[in-house]
Amino acid sequence: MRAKNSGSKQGAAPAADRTFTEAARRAQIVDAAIEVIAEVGYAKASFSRIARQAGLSSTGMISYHFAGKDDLMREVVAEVMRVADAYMRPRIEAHATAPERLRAHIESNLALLDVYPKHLHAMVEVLTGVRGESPSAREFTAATDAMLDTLINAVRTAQEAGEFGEFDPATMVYALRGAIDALVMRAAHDPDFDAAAHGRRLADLFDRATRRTP
Amino acid sequence: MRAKNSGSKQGAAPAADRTFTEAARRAQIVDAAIEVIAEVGYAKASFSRIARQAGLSSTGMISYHFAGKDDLMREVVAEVMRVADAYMRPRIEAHATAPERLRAHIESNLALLDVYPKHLHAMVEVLTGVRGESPSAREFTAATDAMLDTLINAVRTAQEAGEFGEFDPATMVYALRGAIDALVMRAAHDPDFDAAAHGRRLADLFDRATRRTP
Amino acid sequence: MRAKNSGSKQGAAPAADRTFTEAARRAQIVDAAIEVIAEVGYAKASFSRIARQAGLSSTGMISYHFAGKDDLMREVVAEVMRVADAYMRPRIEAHATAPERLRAHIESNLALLDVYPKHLHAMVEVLTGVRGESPSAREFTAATDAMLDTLINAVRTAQEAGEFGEFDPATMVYALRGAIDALVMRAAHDPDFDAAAHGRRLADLFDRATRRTP
Amino acid sequence: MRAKNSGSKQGAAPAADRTFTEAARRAQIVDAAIEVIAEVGYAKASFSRIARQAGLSSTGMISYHFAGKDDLMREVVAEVMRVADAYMRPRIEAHATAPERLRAHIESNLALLDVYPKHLHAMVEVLTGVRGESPSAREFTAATDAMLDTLINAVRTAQEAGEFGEFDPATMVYALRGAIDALVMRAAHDPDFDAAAHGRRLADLFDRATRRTP
DNA sequence: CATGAATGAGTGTTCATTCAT
DNA sequence: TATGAATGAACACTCATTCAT
Repeated sequence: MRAKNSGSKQGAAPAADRTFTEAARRAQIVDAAIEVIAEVGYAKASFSRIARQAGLSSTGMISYHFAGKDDLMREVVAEVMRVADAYMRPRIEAHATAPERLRAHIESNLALLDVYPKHLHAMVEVLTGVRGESPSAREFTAATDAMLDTLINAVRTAQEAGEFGEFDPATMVYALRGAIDALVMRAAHDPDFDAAAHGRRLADLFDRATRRTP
Repeated sequence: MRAKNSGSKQGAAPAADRTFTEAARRAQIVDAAIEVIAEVGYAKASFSRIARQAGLSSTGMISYHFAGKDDLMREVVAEVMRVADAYMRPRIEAHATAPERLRAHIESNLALLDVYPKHLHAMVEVLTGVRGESPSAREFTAATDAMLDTLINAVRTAQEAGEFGEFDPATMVYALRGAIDALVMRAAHDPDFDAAAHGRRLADLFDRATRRTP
Repeated sequence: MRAKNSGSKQGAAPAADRTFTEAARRAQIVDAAIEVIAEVGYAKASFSRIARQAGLSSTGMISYHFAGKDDLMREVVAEVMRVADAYMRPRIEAHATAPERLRAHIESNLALLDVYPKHLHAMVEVLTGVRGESPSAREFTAATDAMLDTLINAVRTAQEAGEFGEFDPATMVYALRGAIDALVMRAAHDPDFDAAAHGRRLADLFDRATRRTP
Repeated sequence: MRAKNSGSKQGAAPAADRTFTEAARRAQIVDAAIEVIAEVGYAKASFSRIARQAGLSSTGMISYHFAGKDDLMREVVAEVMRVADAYMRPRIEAHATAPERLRAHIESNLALLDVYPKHLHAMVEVLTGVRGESPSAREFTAATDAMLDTLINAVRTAQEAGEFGEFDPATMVYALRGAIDALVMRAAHDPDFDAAAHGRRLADLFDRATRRTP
């Protein structure tokens, strides 16, 4: 076993336990992976293609820096989540009421498609492509579920505070997640896709669905 | 337990027997493919695994009955669509008003998860897994888009007739599709998933989102 | 990772060593391919057999160094042509008159059978075995035709200069090529084949056929 | 062992030992094989393709009528040789002197390309494609060698009778065979190939090569 | 006689991963 | 720390042949 552990990247000492060049190489490979996955899909995103995209001469380089394909994919998802969080969180927290925050969540999520056109697509590809008994598969679903649960709880709290109407928070959050992912995939294939417009309309839709009835 | 052959049961002629045997084998393989895809995902659903599941001794048998992997996947999708249509259509057409039909669409779609627990899952796997330049890839997206367009037009017509409130039909249909697919995938991994309940709640959600405002 | 380019053997730089190793493997595989093709024919010269002959543990190794079977066959033909050219050209150019050069061409070509007993055989096998729509098929016929055209033109020029008698240069060159190839195949199966003698006699034959009539 | 023996076709009772329908089926399959081999080459002439060409629904039919691929190929070569003999023999025997007969041999052989455009091509394909330890391989070379030996002896006899000049009969016959085969292959790929003209010119060439010197 | 379904070895090729240097 | 050569399993697919009916 040669490659370093991978999970311990965020936290208090991000660069302490690996050198600068190592981190740079990893970032370079992750970026290349995102590019390739968005372009050809998870299934065809082989180490060869990623290495070529990254300007590396051999796939050994990737295996050297990542414990395996799973590990690289974990990093890809983590990177996209980091980017998405950095973009969406301030835009959401800029609002005070729950309906406004919900709208900000939806619209900023779709706005990401214009800022990083490949990131969301790559992540959806990975999340739907990684399957089965692999360690990262379980990890992915666990992480996703955790995120969704957080969202569900926030919605439920707002609902109990009278900010939303009557609906099942879990169903609503699952539906929202699915709706956004579907639009992400649609954007990937449709060059005329208007992300901002779809964001607005999707927000309208969920606003109507969750609004308090007078 | 499902019917092997797919219609076309003409008289007792000797030639019908040959066709029947062939159709039975194909159906058997398609069933095995659905099983395997639902279990391990599209990417890992190799001919070997499908052959083993079908009780065949070699992968050559599958190549013998299907022109290629694409052809088999086409058949898988076609079979699921056939089953889904047979189940959903009468349940939808039993209702007269657009909102009722929308609810019937959503609830019968999720009810399918109880009747054929693997079918929808397999189809979603195939549709998201088949990618790129392959002939079936273009065919799948074309077919899916056509189906969605039909739905969009039906919604728009109903909307113009005053049966729905104000919203963008395309966005709504894309969202609905994504929401259902997300629940399908969720059902696949969560043994406690209550399909009927989620169907009801999702229908509630979209009912609120599309209802005429008084 | 695809196969590297093949011709570039630059100076003594450290990078030359890597290239050298790669080139050595490629040459080893090409040699093994020539051996196998000469032994069992083009049709049965599978990667398995070539790998075994080359002492490699897997066919993947060949795919690693060559872009595909076509690429390997291209290299086999190129190698034989390189060897043949190196051997024949000086022997042909040592003579001044066209009849002498024709004789030198024929005799040196057959003499090659003693120097490299398998090379010509392998090349003829490949050139007759590669067929149809493959890229190398077209390339081979194009290259062969170009070579023959060059020869035809040289013969025609000499003929117009009065060095040969009256005959159709194209027919003569095609006949010569076919005759030599037939002897190559004959040599492959007949252990008593006397290449030098046949070379002399074939040269005699074509000398009589092309000689100026007094 | 189910298929009938195949060698015993010519002779006194050609249809005695197999029924009419059986013979018709065999002829039909041989014709289809010639067609396919000429079209796609020996290597790609699979039983599937031949069955399809023959209008048969399964390859089992071919295996039923022929002991194996070798057997079918033997029959293909035999059929072409039968046709070639029927066409060439009278045209050769119409002449009295050896040089005239040689010319008739060459010209009628190339004329066959116009009468049966696929037959010679198919035969050359089979003779160059069948290789190695197979029973038919040895049989083919034996048959070919016998034919060539007959020709060589005829030439030698004529030569000793003073009808030809000085040259090695074996070399000349091998060269002639190779030259004709090369033109056959050339005709197969060049739609503008003028068989009669090439026949005349090749006859001219060998006439000059074998003529008595005054 | 004839068939079509089945077989199983074999094809070239791709892949993530390993390891000596 | 980095590399590129090597590995071996897996992939979809084709083939000639067999055999119960």
